[in-house]
Amino acid sequence: MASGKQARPRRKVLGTKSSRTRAALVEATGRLLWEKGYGAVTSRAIAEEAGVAHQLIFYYFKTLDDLLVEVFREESEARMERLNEALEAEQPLRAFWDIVTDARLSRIVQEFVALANHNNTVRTEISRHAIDFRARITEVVAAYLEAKGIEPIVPPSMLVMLMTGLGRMLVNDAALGYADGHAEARALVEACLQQIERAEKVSAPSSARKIFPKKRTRR
Amino acid sequence: MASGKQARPRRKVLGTKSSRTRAALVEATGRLLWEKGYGAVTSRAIAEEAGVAHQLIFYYFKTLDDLLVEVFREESEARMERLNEALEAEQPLRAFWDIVTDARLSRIVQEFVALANHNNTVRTEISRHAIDFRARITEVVAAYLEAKGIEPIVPPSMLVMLMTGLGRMLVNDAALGYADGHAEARALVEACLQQIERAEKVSAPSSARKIFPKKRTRR
DNA sequence: GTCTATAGCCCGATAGAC
DNA sequence: GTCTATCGGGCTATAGAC
Repeated sequence: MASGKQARPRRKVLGTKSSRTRAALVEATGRLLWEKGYGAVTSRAIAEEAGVAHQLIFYYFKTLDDLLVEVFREESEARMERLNEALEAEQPLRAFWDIVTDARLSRIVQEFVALANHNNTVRTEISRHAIDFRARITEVVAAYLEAKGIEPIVPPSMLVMLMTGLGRMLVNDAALGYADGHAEARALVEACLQQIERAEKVSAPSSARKIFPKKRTRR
Repeated sequence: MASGKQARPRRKVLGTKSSRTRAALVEATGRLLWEKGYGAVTSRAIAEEAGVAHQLIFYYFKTLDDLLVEVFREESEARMERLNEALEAEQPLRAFWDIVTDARLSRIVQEFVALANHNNTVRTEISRHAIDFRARITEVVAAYLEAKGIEPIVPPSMLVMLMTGLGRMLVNDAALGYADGHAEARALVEACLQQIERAEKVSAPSSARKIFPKKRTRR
């Protein structure tokens, strides 16, 4: 890391987006990031993981940072897709919890956050993703609880924050080989989820039985 | 980063712990870590920050990793000291919240966690600190709430986890320039803290008015 | 599209003069 | 204790052959 000059923009024809080699490079970078941390992500290491000459990276990407950003983009797109599937799932809150405690996803996000500390492009990208993700899940959770007729102790946005913070902590702790109190925490979340899932809409002035209305004004 | 061979142990006389230069190196490393992230922490950068020749680092530390570990040790000791002061403070829960949302401390811890992903010595050190810190604060919070006669909705250990997770998230988000809902989150925590602080011990069979008994069996 | 060769830089760490 | 000189090597990125 941190060696060599930062690339000044230089016009060059890059490889096509549909290339299998390009996809292999992106995939190898993600795996490396997940397994070894961003300090281990170098052009040579990535190429070895993908089974090609390291210089080939610069045929497909202007700079290493561009490759990293591409990896983040694909990861966060997948995360968003998973979240949007949760929208249509019966239990979006549980699906959200699964995403937020997914060790692989969280670890990658964590690596990118660390990377962002000294990489503006990555920071911008992460920031955008974080905003989109939180806004989307908050919207879904609010609608879900409203449809269930549940008035939570804290507003939906806070519920999302608490779950995000707790979930991230569980994953981070686990990565450090530390899991005191984790079983209790997970059990408590599980109990809350079940309680919510069992609930039926009580005050039902609306005629629609659809759980997730297409559009709804925010509270 | 990641360059050169990892140092095989080699007997050498190191500089004294009391040296001002040594302290300056530790301090410069912490500052660099906080300002630029661990990717920017190189022997040459540290030395420049401290105003000495970079080779001097290896007079005081066997390896760069040793210096990093020393920085972490001093930072976490300071954190623990602050926590222990909270034990004697009137409002330990608030003091804990202040520590956990301290941007500088959290950022440094975050950098070290990222570092730990590919550095066993650092991981061990962090893990030990995390365990000590959580155990200590949980003990204090439990005693505090019991002295106040408050039965929280969740057990003290969960309260500590939720606050840690939320606090860390607020700090991380802020580092990304993202603060949606932060004001509400902080206000909610503030309201809870005030409610707890205003409470007086209700069921008081004990004769002692002391808020923090020296020893008490855990619930 | 993929390779080899190479430029040019920064790295951690050691040796040894003062 | 602090410095200069230096080793051996890894890094990003480019050039150009095939």
